[in-house]
Amino acid sequence: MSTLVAPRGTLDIFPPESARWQTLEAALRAIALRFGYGEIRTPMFEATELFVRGVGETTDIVEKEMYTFLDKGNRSMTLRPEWTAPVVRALLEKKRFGQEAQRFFYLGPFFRYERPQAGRLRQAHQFGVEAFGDAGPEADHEVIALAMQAVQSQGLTEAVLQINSIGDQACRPAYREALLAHFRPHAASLSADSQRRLERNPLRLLDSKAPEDQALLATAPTLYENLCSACREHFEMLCHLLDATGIPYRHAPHLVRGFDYYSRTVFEITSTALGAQTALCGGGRYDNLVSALGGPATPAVGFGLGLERFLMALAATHNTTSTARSGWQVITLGAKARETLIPVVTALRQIAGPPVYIDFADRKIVTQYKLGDRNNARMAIIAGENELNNQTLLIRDLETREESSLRVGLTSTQTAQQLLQWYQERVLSPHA
RNA sequence: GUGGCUGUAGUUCAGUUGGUUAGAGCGCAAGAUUGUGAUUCUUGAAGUCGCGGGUUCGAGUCCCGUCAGCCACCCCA
Repeated sequence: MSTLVAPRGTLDIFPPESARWQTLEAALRAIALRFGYGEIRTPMFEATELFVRGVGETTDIVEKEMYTFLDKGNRSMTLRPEWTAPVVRALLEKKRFGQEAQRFFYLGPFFRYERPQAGRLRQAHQFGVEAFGDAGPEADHEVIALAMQAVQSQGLTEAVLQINSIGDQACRPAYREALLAHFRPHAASLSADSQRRLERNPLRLLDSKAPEDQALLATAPTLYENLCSACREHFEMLCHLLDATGIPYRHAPHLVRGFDYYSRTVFEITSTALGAQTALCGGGRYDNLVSALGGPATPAVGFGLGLERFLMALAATHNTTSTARSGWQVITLGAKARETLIPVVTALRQIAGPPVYIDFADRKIVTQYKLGDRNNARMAIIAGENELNNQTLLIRDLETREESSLRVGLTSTQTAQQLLQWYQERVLSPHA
């Protein structure tokens, strides 16, 4: 083993795995565009201050999971651990708040210094969406519909949408007090983790998995019955819209989320295919973030969706679908044939056609056929002494094993055109 | 950050109570077949046994440390 290895919790992605990424990314972009969201790109690192103020000082992310470094100008920088704060910062900087609603999507890596395990990495990739300027539940619904379409369009049928409301500044403080009043007298019997949560972030008690907490949890005051009427109406309207559009969901009364900036709606799309991690997608409303970062009061809602987890869930639910053979394997026998075919290969690659593979190592014919299989090529073009003498090319369909001889033109461009036409007739539209 | 399990060819793994030159399947390469993909047969290449230290006459094997992977907690995408 070399001592030069990828950093802990990072992945190298090779073909054909990278093709699955491209397919997914293309599908996600297409859906976002269809919903009227435009792509935003922001730097991969930002001033540390942005995340401390945006995500919240006492969150796990800020306390222990950030990749923070000092640059040469002694500025504290952080590789983005999430993407909402950077988007808000960019819009703030360009003074793009205060007028019409704005919608963005993003796609790329994010970084968290965590201990890797199934479904958890230090560099992972996220597709996300942010909708600014709409206070009503229609925007919540739109964003959720987008996420659900992404999930369902890829055939992830076992993914489940969970939604909840965590209230706003009007009702959450009172609820927090009620929670404290409920748990404080029994603090000693809570799990060690929950005792810490009690002081730091009492809402987090709600989703504790510790068995010793469950009895107290069952009798705890619920978020829902403590919502103010505005929050409750918002939540009920969202449920109504989801019902009306046929989007299945579960009300998860104990769902809370890790970032400080959420208010009212929070949601997750969960899958059982992710090991101990369950969230494929997580998001919610953050009506106070823009103003907290110094901008005008601007309601907003969005989500982030983990691509590694998405692909993991896909792999777990799909039977490996073999992709159709495509393109040419050019098999040359001898240096002369190779020399003759290279202009043809070049011409084939200049016209927009299927992929063209060729091996230069002068391997024997058997091996070159095997290369064709490995490349998943559909057709083999064979050129040896016979073909050179007759001005022909032998073409073998690697799927049906049919062979045909093709008399070819004088120039490589003509030959390439002939080959492409031949391919189109037989492979792309065989019944035309 | 805490805990458990695991590190031996490209890969999946075997390797006896510590005992000479570390093995196999698959894959890869060459050939059998001077131009046809599966199968078969022959041959071959490929390993600082994760890394460092210790115990020992002797360590892949035992001990310590370290790094990495996997899994769970925590947390989240």
